[in-house]
Amino acid sequence: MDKLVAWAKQRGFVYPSSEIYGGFASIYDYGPLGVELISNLKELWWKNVVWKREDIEGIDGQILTHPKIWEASGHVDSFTDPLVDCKSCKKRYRADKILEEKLGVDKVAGKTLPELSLMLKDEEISCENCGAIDWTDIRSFNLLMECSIGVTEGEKRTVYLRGETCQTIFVNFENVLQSTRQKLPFGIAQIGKAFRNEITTKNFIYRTREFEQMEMQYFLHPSEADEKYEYWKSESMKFLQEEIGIDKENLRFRQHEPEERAHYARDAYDIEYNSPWGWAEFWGQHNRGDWDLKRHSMFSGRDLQYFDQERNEKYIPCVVETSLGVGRLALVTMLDAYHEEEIGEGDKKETRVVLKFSKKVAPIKVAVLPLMKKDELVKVSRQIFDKLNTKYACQHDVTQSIGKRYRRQDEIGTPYCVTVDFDSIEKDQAVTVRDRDTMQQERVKIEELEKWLDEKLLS
RNA sequence: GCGGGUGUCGUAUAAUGGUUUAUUAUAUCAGCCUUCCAAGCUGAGGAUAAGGGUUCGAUUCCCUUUACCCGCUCCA
Repeated sequence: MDKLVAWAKQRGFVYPSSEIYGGFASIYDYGPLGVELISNLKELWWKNVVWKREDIEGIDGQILTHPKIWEASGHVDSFTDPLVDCKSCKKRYRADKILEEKLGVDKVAGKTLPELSLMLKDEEISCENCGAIDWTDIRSFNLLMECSIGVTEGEKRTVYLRGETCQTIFVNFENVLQSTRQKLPFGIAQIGKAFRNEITTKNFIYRTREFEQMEMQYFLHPSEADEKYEYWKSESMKFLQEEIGIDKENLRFRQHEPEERAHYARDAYDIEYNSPWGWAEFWGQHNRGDWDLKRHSMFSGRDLQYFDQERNEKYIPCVVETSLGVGRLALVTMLDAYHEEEIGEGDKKETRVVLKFSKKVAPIKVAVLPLMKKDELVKVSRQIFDKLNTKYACQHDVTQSIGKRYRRQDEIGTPYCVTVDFDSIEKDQAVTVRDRDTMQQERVKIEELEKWLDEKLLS
């Protein structure tokens, strides 16, 4: 993992944010290659989900959102954890959880923080770690990030940066339904940023306070929910293996236990990745039932029922959600692609760092290299570069030995290196194309190069 | 937020309460050389996380802040 962090910074994938001011906790910026990687991942997902299907529409909801949305969604309540510490052994607990264990859910629900504090004392709840009854006051951590809108004091009001993207889908459910002539079942997809005041952040870009989600909410009749839920589960796994190229062995499903499900979920699965710090979830599938639209109906006073012509039935649609973090997908993609290989023999033995990104994911597709820094070679290589870079992200590198430049490209996962040598201009009008994984070379006519690359890269 | 650990060029590192320019490797840049897998030579730029204190003198000792890592907790 440390190797990956160092590599990511050195090669321009991920930088710690605001580094010159001493850094900014758990915020990271994407560098020149990181932004290419991210945009490839997003494009692949979008095409796979929105373009390929008639029954999915895209939207782009905004980050600044009406505070009511978060009351309806349950986040203002359930994203506020009442935390309490044992003064004696310093262990931290969720106050509501330990009270629920003793007293049952009913007695705890709806209580204020001071009431919970009193209950801890009155019921003589002891710390299960050290047995002491010596609690700090209960403090609440609202995970929603606040900001304020308005210039003058009188105008100012608090709004929330959205804590998840899906709520902007739910509040646009009616709009999309009306402007697209979709009928149930159908889905709405979105890629966008969300924000949470996480208590702690962790593992490089794995958990950050600002993060981007790609997700799709599928609206349907309650009777169809289970089937679609299974369908999207298998579609996601297929996407990861076939489009992104993640090793099957490093992926698994894990079903949530009932008690760990979010407040809206009827059933939940995660896709987890076999990371250096253990299995890590990065893609959630939730069967949300009709919770969301029901709540927004309730809080907005708007009737969000759907009239189903075929069934001749009016109902609140159920929602099947598939949702993944862009940063987490990028991290998983980088972890899975990172390889160190021993090459050469005897004294010449050395380690090659190579990122085995799938061709669709690789930030740079082609590197064009003159064999040496000679004007006549550079002239031709630049012509080739100028032609290819209108279609593919390319690099042109003339410095130092050819072997070194191959290694540089290996380290950023470029699938193909095109080398212009003296034969190219004197004899055969052809170039060598070197494959990243096999390091094998193939001679290709310059005029056929683009077609050759198209076949390899677009298939 | 709590507890524990860490912080020296981009990366990996050496050293020291005081001696001129803070070591070395690698990477980067410039030049020379070089006809396909990190070759060589010459040169250049680049660091004691930030602030304060003790001291004649602090990268070194102390304090505060900050960032990262490990746990608690939480999620995509």
